Amino acid sequence: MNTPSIAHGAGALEPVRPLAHLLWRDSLALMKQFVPFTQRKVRVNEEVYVCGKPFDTLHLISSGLFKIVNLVPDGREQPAGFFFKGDWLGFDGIPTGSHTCSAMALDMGELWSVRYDILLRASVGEPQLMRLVMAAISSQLARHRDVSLSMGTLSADARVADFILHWALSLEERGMRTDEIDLHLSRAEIGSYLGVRSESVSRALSRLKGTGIIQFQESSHRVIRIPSLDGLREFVQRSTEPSR
Amino acid sequence: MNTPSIAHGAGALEPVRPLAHLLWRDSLALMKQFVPFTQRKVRVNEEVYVCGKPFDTLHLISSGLFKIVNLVPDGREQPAGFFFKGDWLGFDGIPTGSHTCSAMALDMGELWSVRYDILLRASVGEPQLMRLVMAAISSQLARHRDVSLSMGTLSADARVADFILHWALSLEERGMRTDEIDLHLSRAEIGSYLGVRSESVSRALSRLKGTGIIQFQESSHRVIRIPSLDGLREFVQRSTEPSR
DNA sequence: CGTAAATTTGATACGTTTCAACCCTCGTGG
DNA sequence: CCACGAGGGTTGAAACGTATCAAATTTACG
Repeated sequence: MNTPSIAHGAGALEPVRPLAHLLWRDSLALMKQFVPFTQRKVRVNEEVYVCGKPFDTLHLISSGLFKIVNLVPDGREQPAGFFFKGDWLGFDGIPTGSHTCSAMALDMGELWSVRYDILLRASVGEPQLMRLVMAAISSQLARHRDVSLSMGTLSADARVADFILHWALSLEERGMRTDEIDLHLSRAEIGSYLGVRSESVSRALSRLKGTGIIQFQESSHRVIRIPSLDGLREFVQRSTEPSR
Repeated sequence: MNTPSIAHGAGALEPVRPLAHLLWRDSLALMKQFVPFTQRKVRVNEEVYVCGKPFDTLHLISSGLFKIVNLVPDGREQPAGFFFKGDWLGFDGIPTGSHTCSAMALDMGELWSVRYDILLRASVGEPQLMRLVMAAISSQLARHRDVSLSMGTLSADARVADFILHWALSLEERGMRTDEIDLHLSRAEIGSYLGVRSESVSRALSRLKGTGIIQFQESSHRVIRIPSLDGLREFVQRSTEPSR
C-alpha cells in the first residue's frame, strides 16, 4: 500500500537553502525576481477584495497597512487580522475558491498582485518560492493560534497590551519605528479583534497610560507612544503568568 | 520593475482540475497515488511530534482523532485544534523549522507521514498536490478565524454548542455517525480550547442537556448524543444573533 | 475494591458589559 | 468666523456572566 508507482522525490535530497528569519524580505525579493506581478496602489479604506467574490489572485504587501474583516451575521464587521509589508493577503479564498473575508487598506499602500495559478506555475521552476508561500500561510496560522490563546487566557488589559506589543514587534521586524505607532484603528475595532468592548479597550489603554507603559499623542489618540518596548514586553509577560 | 527575467508561467493557462468539495478525500487519494509515505500506527495519548523538536515531516491522518496543544508558560497545556481523517498535522513547524506545538492522538489511529522536502518535490510533477496542501493549510486558517470569532462574541453556552456542532459537522463530512460522538476530552480540555473554565463547560453541557439539544451517554459523559443536528445548529444560530 | 481523578452543583467574588453622561475633535454650513 | 452636529473617546454606576472556591458525587484505574 505504501509504494506509489511514481518515483518523484525518492532520490537523495540535497540540502535546501533555508529561509531567512525575515520572511517579509524574502517574499518581496523572490516575488520581484521570479514572478510576474501587477502593481496596485490603494488609498485609505479602499477594499482589496470583498467577501463572497470569487478568488483568483494573491496580494503581497509592498507597503502600507491592511486588515481583513469578517462579516458577522448582525451586519457589523469584525477585524480578523492585521498585515504589514511583506505579508500576503487572499489566502482565505483558496479552500473554496471564493473569499470568506474582505481585505481593506488602513492607510495608503501598494500591493504586488499575482494570479494564484501563475504563482503555482512559477514555483515549479523555483521551489524556494513555494516554501516561502507555505511559510507565509503557516505564519498566519501561528499568529492566529497566539491570538486565540491570548483571547482565552488574558484579561482585557493584558490582551490590549499584547496586541500593541505584537504590532510593535511586527514594525520592528521591518525596520520601522516602534516608539510611536499609529494604529489607524478605533477603540471599537481593536475591541472587536480582541473580543472586548470599546469601553474596555479605552479603560485598558488609560490604565496602561497610568503605569507609564504607553502614552498618547496629543492630536490623535490612535497614535501611541511606547517609551520602552521592553517595559511593555515585561508587562505582558507578568500578565501571562500571574499564578506562577 | 515588473518584468522578471524568468518566464515561467507567462503563457496561456489551461484550466486546472478544481478541488472537490471534500478535501479530506482528495488528500488521501492524491497522497496514496503520488507520494511515497510511511505508515505509522499510534495509540491513545501517543505523541506525533513534540513542541520544540525540529520539523521535517508532515502527517496526513488516515484514521483516528488528534489534537495539537500549546504549552502555556504556566506549564499547563492548552489544546489549539482538533483533527480528523484527511487532515494534515505538522504545519506549525514550517515557518521556523521547529515545532511550536505538540500533536497527540486522542485515540488509536494511523498516520501517513511524508518528509516535507519530498512532498514539495512530488508536487512539481503533480501540481494538484500543491493546490491541495495549500487548501488544507488555508482551511485550518479559516477554522481558526471561526474559533477566534466565536471566542470573541459568544457566551460560554454558545461556545460549547458551537464546538460540538463543528465537531459533528466534521464527522458528517467524513461519513461518520453524528448522533453519538465521543469527544475523548475532559471538560477542562474543552474549556481550555474555548477559553472558559471546566466548571463552565460542565454547566453549559448541563443546560444543553436540559433543553434536550444533547444527551449524555450512561457510562461516559464524554460521549454525547445529538438527537437532531439541526436542533443544535438552530441553537447556535440563535445565539449568534441575539439582538434584533 | 480503594484511591485518585473527573464531574456536577452551589455560593460568592470579580471583571467585563451595558447604559449613560460628558468631553473633545473635526467638518459643515450659516 | 463661529455655531452646530456627528462620531469617537473617556469615565462612572449598575447589571450580568464567568471565575473561583468548596463540597458532594461519580468515574477511572491499578
